[in-house]
Amino acid sequence: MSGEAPEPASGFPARNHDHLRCVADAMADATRLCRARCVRLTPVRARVLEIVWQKHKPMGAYDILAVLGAEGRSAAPPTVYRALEFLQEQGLVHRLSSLNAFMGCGRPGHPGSGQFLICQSCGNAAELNDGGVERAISRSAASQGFAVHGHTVEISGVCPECR
Amino acid sequence: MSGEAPEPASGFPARNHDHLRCVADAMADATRLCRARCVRLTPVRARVLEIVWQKHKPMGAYDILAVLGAEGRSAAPPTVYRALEFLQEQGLVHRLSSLNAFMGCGRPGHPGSGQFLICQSCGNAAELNDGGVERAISRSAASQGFAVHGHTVEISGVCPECR
DNA sequence: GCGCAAAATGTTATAAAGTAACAATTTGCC
DNA sequence: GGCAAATTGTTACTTTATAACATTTTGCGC
Repeated sequence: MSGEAPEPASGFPARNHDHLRCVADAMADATRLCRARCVRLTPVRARVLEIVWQKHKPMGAYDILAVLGAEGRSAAPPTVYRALEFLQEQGLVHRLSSLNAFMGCGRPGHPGSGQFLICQSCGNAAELNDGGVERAISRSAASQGFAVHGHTVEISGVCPECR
Repeated sequence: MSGEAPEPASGFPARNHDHLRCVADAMADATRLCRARCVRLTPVRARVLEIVWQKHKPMGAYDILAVLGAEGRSAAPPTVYRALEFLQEQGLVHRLSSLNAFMGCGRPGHPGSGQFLICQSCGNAAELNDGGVERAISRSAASQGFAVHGHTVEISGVCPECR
C-alpha cells in the first residue's frame, strides 16, 4: 500500500508520476482479479489492456488496433472490440461514449460506474467515484419513479495542469 | 408546489398525454426563440425539429434522414447533421451520446445541460434539470481543480410506465 | 496422450454514424 | 438589379462498430 491512498485512483495524475507503476499495478490488479473470477486474461486481452493504460488519455479502438498492427500481430477490428468487451465486462476498462474511446478503469472490478473528467486541452481524463454525485443521481431518478441500471457521467472542461 | 408547471418539462410523459400539443408547443417555442435571436428556423430545420419531436424517444440521424427522404425531399446525411447542429446550438435539440441519437429539448434555449433518463424497455427518454445533480457535479469537479465547460449525464434503466 | 466441446481468435465483409469539400441556390440588403 | 453571406444540394469519404463464418486454442474426461 502506498501510505494512505484514501480515494482509489481519483483525480488527475501528477505531471511526473511514475507511470510505469500505473501500468504495472493495473496489470497486476487485472491478473489477480481474473484469476479470482476464473476468467481468462489471454495475451491479446492483456496486451489491449496494457495499451489502453499507455496514457491517461482515452484511446480509440482503431488507435489500439494500429498499435497491435505495428507489433506484427494479425489484427482486425473484431480483435480489439472483443478484447475491449471482455475488459469492460470485468470492469477493467471504461468506454467514454462522448469520445468513442476507452480508458483503463481506476477501480478495477466495478463496471459501469464512475464519473469522468475530460480535459479539452491535453486530452487526459480522470475517473472519479464521487458518492455525492452518485447519490444525487439516485435521488433524482427515484423522484421520477425510474429504476437506475447504469449511468454515464462525462464532464468536459480543463484540468488543473492546463489551467 | 404542483399547482402550475413547477418544473419545466421534467419527467416521463403520461401514456395518454396530448402529444400533438407537445409538438405544437415545441415548434411555437422554437419559432419564438429563433425570431428573438434573429436566427433562421428554415423549413428544413423546422421539419427536422418536428421529426425529432415525433416521439419522446431519441432518434438517430439516419432515421430522421429516412423520414425526410420518404417525404420526397432531396436529403443526404449533411442535410440532417447541419440541421441538427443548428438546433443543438440554439438549445432546441439534445444529442445523447450513449445512443448516438437526438431528442427534443424540454427546456428550449438552454444548450448543453440537463440529465437524461433513458428507458431500456420502451426506449423513451426524459430530460431532467436537477439542481442537486448539477451541484454535486460542480462540487466534485471543483474538488479536483477542474473547470467544467459542459457535461453529459445519461442514466439508463426502466421508466415508471414499464415497471 | 487422445478426442471432444467450448472458448477464443482470425478473417472477410459490411453496417452505422459522421464529415469534408465544393457546387448551386436562396436570402438580406444596398 | 446585383452582390455578399448564409443555406442547402451533392458526391465522396472517414471513422466507428458489428455480423458471420473459419480456424485455432484450451480445459477436461478418459
